[in-house]
Amino acid sequence: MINRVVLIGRLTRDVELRYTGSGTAVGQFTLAVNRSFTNRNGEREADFITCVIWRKSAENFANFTHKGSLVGIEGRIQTRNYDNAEGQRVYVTEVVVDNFSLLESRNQGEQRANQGGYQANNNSFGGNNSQPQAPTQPRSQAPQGPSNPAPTQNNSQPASNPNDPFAANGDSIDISDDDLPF
Amino acid sequence: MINRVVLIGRLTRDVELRYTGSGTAVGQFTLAVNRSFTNRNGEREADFITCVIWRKSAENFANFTHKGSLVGIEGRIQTRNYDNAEGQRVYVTEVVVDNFSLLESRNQGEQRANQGGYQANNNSFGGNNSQPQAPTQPRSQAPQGPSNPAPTQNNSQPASNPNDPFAANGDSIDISDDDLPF
Amino acid sequence: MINRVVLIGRLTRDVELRYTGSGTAVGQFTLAVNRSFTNRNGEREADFITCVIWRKSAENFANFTHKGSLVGIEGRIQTRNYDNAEGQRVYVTEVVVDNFSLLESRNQGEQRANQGGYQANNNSFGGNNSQPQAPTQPRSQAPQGPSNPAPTQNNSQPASNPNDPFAANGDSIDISDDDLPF
Amino acid sequence: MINRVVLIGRLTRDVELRYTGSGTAVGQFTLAVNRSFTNRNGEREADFITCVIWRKSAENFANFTHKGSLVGIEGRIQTRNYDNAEGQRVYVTEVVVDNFSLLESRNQGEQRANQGGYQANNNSFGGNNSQPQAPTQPRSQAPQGPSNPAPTQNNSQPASNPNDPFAANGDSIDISDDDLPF
DNA sequence: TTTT
DNA sequence: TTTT
Repeated sequence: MINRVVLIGRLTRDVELRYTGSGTAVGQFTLAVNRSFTNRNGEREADFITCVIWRKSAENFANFTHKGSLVGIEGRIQTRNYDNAEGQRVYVTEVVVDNFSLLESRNQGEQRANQGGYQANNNSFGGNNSQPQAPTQPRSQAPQGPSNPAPTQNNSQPASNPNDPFAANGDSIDISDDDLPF
Repeated sequence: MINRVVLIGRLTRDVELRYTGSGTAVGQFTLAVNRSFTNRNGEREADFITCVIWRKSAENFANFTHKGSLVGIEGRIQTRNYDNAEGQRVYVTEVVVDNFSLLESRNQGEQRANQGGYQANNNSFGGNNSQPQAPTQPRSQAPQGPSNPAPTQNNSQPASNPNDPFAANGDSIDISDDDLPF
Repeated sequence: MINRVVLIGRLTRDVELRYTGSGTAVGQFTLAVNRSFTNRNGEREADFITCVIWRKSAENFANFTHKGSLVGIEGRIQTRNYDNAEGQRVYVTEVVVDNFSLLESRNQGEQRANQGGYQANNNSFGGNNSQPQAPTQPRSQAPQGPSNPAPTQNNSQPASNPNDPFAANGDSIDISDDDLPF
Repeated sequence: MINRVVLIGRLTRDVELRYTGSGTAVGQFTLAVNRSFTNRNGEREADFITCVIWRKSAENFANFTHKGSLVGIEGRIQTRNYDNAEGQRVYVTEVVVDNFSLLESRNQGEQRANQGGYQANNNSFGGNNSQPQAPTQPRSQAPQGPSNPAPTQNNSQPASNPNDPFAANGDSIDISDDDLPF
């Protein structure tokens, strides 16, 4: 059966990159996708779409994007659920990314940063799961391969849920391999 | 910005068709989309994707599908939120459908029903927002136009949420026109 | 960069399955995709879209479809060109398929055949490049693996072009590996 | 039936904007879409995909893009044919665009022009058939409405075909309304 | 040079 | 709980 999504949008934050217990990289981010129409007040709203990306792709994507980056992504819609700490079932709908395209050159990102904003450090390349083009100066150095599952510490999220692989607790990380896309 | 989804799957139930206060038809349904791969136990899982369809399209879609119907749909991912009765913010991710294609002929649906199943009464046509092909014998007669906003009663859902336009309460209906796709 | 196509349509003929010099399977077929609108004469026209599929996927697809089969496919648009026998450059636009979904069960295909038609022998399964579901009774037995590159003879096409990998000449087959999708 | 295409790429030339006999605007352009993989020589190739856009969208798109512009488009694959001057049937496969998104701000386009290249004058907005955002300074002034069907003269193409609506002959224009998307 |  |  067919399940295909294509989005163009901007990252609402830097990618959150983590590692499963067995060392598989997994990135999580939200894409703000502006609607092509305005509401009754003449405002252009956006959809905020949660995305997940796995393995080498996750590391590439995290290294060459940051908050505000304009990207194109391809993937599939995934639904899953888990029981939270209060014993309630939580339903999640997200996009599992299997191809992406960075739509701003390094220069453009930096220029935006200088004009407006925040620190920019991206690079323009079309990437997919296996063959990114030669990047220059990644944002941060990720662990080399799955053999060194050093979880990214992330304390910027408020509370945390030990059952949600993406509820950052800034503590021990526990992403089950059951969440792997295959 | 681009936001495009294409799905092929089966309805988990009959479409829930309602009307906004101003008489606009709105249908809600869940599509079960089988994954193209199996999990570590060799089982083929499915994603259960909530979809929304509006206006004449909603009525056409509701009239010519039923639980189990195989359909192709096109749309966009929408995110929205509302505060529930307990004062908690609830986040919703769903697909707003703007084109669909019925993938089973009437005969096939009936045949499935006779062999297995449930009452079948669909028809094969490719539809989109404006030009369905001549159907024969709709499943039920929808109100003619937006002038008669008779809500479909539906008590089959467990609890209900007065603030979620799609939390069926089988009582008074209150879908705001703010949920209209434009 | 993003290049994504999703189609639902019917095969205008059986898949033409061949093998490159190095034994890679390649299938070619045309999908008739009915438009969702009618022309000024009230007729529903179709687009006839040339598709290519490679390797094990090609063999699976060929074995479980036939003329008239309803399928969903995913892929990318590819353009290429070659010089024909008359020394003219020929431009080709086609869809390279990387995932497909069969939308008719075996029963349905046979039923169509009995009612109308032609010999039916398909099977319902969702397939993609690597993991087709257990099929029953393929249409024909393909060579086992790339080690035995027995080309499918096909004399049903009129003329032939030694430079077009898909201009069937019913003679020696000469598909260059340059046409491989990677 | 479903027929959906999403592309991100760059215009190989400025859009060719013309008008049918009845004054409907129609734009034609080719999108260069880089592949996400390299060939056996390590080179990244591109697909060159012919696109068509109609009506107000065509005028908006033509006014705010130019050779080299990075754009995202959505549409459907269309096939058609015509008989050329030599009496041969010519088959055309192209994408009919129904939504687009400009992926470079005006600044970026101008910066590219200053650094490398060509005159830049675009603007960043997401457009679709009906609601472009306020643009500033279009590239050229298109005729106001369908009442003044002044064809764009374009002699940059080599030969020409009086039967192909898109074979620019720089002479009299003759695009049939039969080519309208509905 | 086409499918249902 | 958000991007430009």
